[in-house]
Amino acid sequence: MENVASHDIIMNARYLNDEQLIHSEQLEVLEEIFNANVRSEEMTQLSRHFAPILKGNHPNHLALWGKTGTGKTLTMRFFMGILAEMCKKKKIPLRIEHLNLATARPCFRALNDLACLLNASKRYKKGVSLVELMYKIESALSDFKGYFVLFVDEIDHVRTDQDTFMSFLVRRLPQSIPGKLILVFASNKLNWRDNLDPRVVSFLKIRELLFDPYNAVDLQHILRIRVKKALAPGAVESGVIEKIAALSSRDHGDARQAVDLLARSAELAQAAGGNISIELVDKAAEEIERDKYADMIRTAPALMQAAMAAIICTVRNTGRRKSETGEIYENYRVFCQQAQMKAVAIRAFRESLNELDLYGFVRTRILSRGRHGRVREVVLELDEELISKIYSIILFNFQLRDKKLSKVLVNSAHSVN
DNA sequence: TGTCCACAGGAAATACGGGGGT
DNA sequence: ACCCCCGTATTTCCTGTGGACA
Repeated sequence: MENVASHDIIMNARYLNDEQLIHSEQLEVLEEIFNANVRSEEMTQLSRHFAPILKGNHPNHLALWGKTGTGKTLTMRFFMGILAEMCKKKKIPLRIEHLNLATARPCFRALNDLACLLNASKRYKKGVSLVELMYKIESALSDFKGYFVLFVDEIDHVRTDQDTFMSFLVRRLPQSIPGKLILVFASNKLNWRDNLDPRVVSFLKIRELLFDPYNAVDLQHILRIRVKKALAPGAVESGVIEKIAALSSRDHGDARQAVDLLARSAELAQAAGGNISIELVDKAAEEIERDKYADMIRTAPALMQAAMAAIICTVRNTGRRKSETGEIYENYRVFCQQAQMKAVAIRAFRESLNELDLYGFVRTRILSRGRHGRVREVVLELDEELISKIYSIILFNFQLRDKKLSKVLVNSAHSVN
């Protein structure tokens, strides 16, 4: 395999990160993807579904199912672009909005987001009633009489009182605006409809479209396009694309994560001054995994960080990977004292340990020791390097000096014994 | 066989913090 | 400045429990 000059591997880094692409470039990539017959079946279904618009009829609502990164959003956006074009030619009034509920939020936030999207309201944190937001949304749409396609992305992220939100969209909104509303929901939970108010479901005439995770072949298409656009010719050793596609399709079938892996591998290759090899892909996959944990802890609530720090201290003090709620809580109290923050009660602390379990930082299980009571065992299984990294992130967030704190913690551990 | 440990985890009450209206 | 609202975090109070041990 011939080496290219090291600084030449990444020619156009923007094509390795969708967020950096400007709209026209995004479309360009999308077009190539769709030309490669990836998701063409779904595109056909979409155009069939929306065809009635061109004849002046009113299509049903639509639901797109599929895991994250299966292209629900991209396909829909790409299609909406085409649809907008066609309607423009035929002079059919059409308005399209994309409401992306990327992070979990209560009904209130969701409505607020929608209102903001329609320029009907400013962003509130709290304090304004739901009814008021609904009214603002309706009045923003009160003079539009054409087709209104509202693409609600990640609908299952609406948490508290999803029924209120849904019932507003499905039952109230179509009645209260003059335009013809077509709702498009996207969700990555297949059972999303099951825990919905039956009254809403019965009201909801909906057609469903399922997006399967990308298979390895699709991913290879997607990756090749990126490689061609972003990297120097010959920079990718044979088998690398297949490897990335295989890893990704096995783990998640998520195109974005696959491209991320390609990008990370390319960066490693660039730094090492060589080509992208299969070994580098493995290394990159590992790094991505690590960064995921590091980012999660960095942005986690203070309580969770403190709990994580307490677990790490406990493990270090005892030299065992396993520990129990009680001793961790003791260390947590010390940590709080050192960080000059108020410690929460043990009930809340347990809850945050559960959360750490949920996010995969630790594994916990309940252990019965008969007469010696029941305890929740907490096992820390991350590798040493990652633990250190997490620990220093937490200390940094709390503005603590490593030495000072661990000294205090070690002393306290001695005095407890 | 029953006791009883040392917690788990549910439910309800309360505190908190940001924001609007007046 | 004051009061009220709302969603969320935490506290308080509580009942439940697997199995070693007497």
